[in-house]
Amino acid sequence: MKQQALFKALADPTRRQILKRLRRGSATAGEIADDFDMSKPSLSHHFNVLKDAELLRNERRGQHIVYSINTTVFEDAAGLLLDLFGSSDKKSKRGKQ
Amino acid sequence: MKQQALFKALADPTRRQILKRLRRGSATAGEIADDFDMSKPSLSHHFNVLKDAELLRNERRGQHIVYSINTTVFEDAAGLLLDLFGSSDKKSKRGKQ
DNA sequence: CTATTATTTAGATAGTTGTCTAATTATTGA
DNA sequence: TCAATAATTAGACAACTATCTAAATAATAG
Repeated sequence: MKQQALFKALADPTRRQILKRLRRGSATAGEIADDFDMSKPSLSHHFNVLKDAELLRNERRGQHIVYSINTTVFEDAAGLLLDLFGSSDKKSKRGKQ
Repeated sequence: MKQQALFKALADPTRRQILKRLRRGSATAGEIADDFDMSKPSLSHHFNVLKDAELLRNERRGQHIVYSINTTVFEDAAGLLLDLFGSSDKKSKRGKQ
């Protein structure tokens, strides 16, 4: 898990909206783009950032590329929060920060 | 709660380290600075970002300024994660995003 | 009051990020 | 194969951020 990539990915409001959109179900790049007032290349950039954090997965389906959320990272994120705020020895997963 | 400020504050590794440092207990700006290989003005900047996110509180005590973590924000952060990833109607606290 | 210590604010700068348009790659239908 | 559609990559640019040094503010000790 890439901690820095995860926090960075979540720091942008457009990317958080993309995640929310994807919670309603997988969608192609174009479908997502329809919901945003932003150029497709800009969104593509955000997809890359989210993918780098492993928050998204994508799969080509014919002409389209389908994006879907990777909810297993949610546990990672929760763990990171615990590591920042929680009671010290909750999960002794405290390697490099 | 300022959602954007919170995510932004957590996106920087130095700031996350500051939070971890403060989990061990409150500390003055100077004490914190001793643990970091960075100028005091730079750290002061990070304190401000963390304060803006309400992750820290500070209190002048004589010559010193004592910083302490505000753990109540932890619940806010957890709620935001749920809002991004969790099952839709976990907490119907979904105002503006 | 003045000197000292603690911290912040101001101002500058290099690096990063989010956005755009234009060009490129990939896939499919005819 | 060619044209059309879907999406990405490339390149440019303005805005933002993290960092630094120097200067300013605040509190205390003598």
